[in-house]
Amino acid sequence: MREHYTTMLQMALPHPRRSMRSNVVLLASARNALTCSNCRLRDLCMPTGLSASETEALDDIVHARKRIPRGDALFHAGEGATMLFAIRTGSFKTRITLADGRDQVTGFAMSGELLGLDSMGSESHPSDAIALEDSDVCLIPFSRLEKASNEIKSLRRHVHMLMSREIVRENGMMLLLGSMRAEERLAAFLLNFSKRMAARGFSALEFNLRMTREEIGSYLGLKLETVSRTFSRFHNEGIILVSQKHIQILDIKTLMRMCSP
Amino acid sequence: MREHYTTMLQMALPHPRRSMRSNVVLLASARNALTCSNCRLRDLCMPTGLSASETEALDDIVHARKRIPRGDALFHAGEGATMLFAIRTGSFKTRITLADGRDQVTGFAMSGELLGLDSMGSESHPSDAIALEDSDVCLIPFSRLEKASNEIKSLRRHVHMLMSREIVRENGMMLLLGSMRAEERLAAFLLNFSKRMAARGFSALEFNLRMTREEIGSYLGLKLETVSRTFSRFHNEGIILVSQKHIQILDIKTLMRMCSP
DNA sequence: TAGCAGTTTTGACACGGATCAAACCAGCAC
DNA sequence: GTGCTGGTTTGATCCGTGTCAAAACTGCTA
Repeated sequence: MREHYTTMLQMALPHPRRSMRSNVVLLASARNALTCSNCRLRDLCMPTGLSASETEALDDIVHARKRIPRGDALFHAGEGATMLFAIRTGSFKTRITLADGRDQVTGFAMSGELLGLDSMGSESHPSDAIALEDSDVCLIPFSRLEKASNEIKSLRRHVHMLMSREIVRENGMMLLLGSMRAEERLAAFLLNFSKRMAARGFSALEFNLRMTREEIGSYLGLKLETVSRTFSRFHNEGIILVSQKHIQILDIKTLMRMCSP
Repeated sequence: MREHYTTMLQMALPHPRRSMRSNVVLLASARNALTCSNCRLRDLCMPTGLSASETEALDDIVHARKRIPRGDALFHAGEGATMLFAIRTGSFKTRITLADGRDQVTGFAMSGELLGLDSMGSESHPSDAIALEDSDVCLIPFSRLEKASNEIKSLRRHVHMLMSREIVRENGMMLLLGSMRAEERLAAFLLNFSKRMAARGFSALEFNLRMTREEIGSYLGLKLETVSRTFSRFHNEGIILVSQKHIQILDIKTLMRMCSP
């Protein structure tokens, strides 16, 4: 499945010149080397319905592309924040850490989604972003974004929309963490994942999780044993098929009933 | 305490003409009737260090003022979103509701803070905002904010900063809800409240809570009985004095130790 | 092929907070 | 004053999830 996806993306990305040492691909001078206008994921992270001249202006906001190997950080908490990141392939977890070492996964981001919204307007990143698999990201410096916003009216609104959506998403997580039981949390998690896979053209009912039980647990405010146990129960009740990281949803109706009984 | 505060604000607000029916005070034509430049709370919600001309431009963003009686909604979830709200006096809770009726308090906002950031760029409000006491708010239409942003570069950045701060705040709440025990949650809540009171010139160690035990519990993912019991334990241990809604912090060190042990 | 590390599953038990219930208290209308 | 209402406190008990422990599985490396 992942192979297919990678291939699909590379069709839209005809091998720009790459610097091996830094893993950063600078913008080739050719117009179509690395631009938003020929990106298949554009509708996920950028505004739709732009005019021709606006689309052209949009093409300047991506400064470079960068490959992040699995397990590496895209950015660390405390580092200076100077840009947004759009995920082209792969996926990330974001994580915050308390002074005493306790940490929590605050989100999982997949292709077409932006990272770094929480650092806009502040000096440094409040969170880490760690690649869950080998991933490619587009680098969007704040300076370029700001410049493009002057020319593309809808871009500024789009950034506002993305930020407010993130606030709304976290509101939903607060509700989940504050008032749902383990079973409901896992059901909500699976449905959310399913929906996002579907939005990317993958099967909504069969997929591979990229994160560990512990990461899922941290995200949902549960211990890894509880995540495992609950998956097993779903499995035994015929709601899903679980085999390690491979998930198949058999009875999505029941999952939906669990979230809003 | 509150009386003093109200008086202080009215000094800066010399009775503009008011429409009794709608509770909305339209901007008087006099330059100093209702502007940001003569507002004592400006540093809390608007950018600092503006030039004279920028300050002048800022004065146009507030369209009107509105009084919300205790218990009334400033806005409801689902209503069209056309503006931000800056709290001049009073305080609010924000709340989201699930399809099945379960709801959760997502935040408490006090004077100088903005409401409606989660609706920017979307069609409608995702949450309700309910006044915890009789409150006054400034209405800031998105259209005016956008116009002013064109003239005041730092205003745009400021809005970004406020939104990203809100994301960071909610990240912190996720951590609290996901990995803190009841005692730690209450300690964090009291310290946060204390800090915000101090930022407004009030005592950091003695204040009145405006919300009920149930609302605190909803916010912190606890039942009201647990909130009450934990307050009582703090009281018996000499950490705070509690009498209904009146709180006095006796041992702030211990509270701080509880949050990051 | 064996061995190792990281991850997942499963079991037994403990404990924190939820639930249910009742008493108490403050504010308000009458 | 009395009674009512919404909010708070406190007690007894129960349940869900955490904790501790061990075994099983997967992929990687020697």
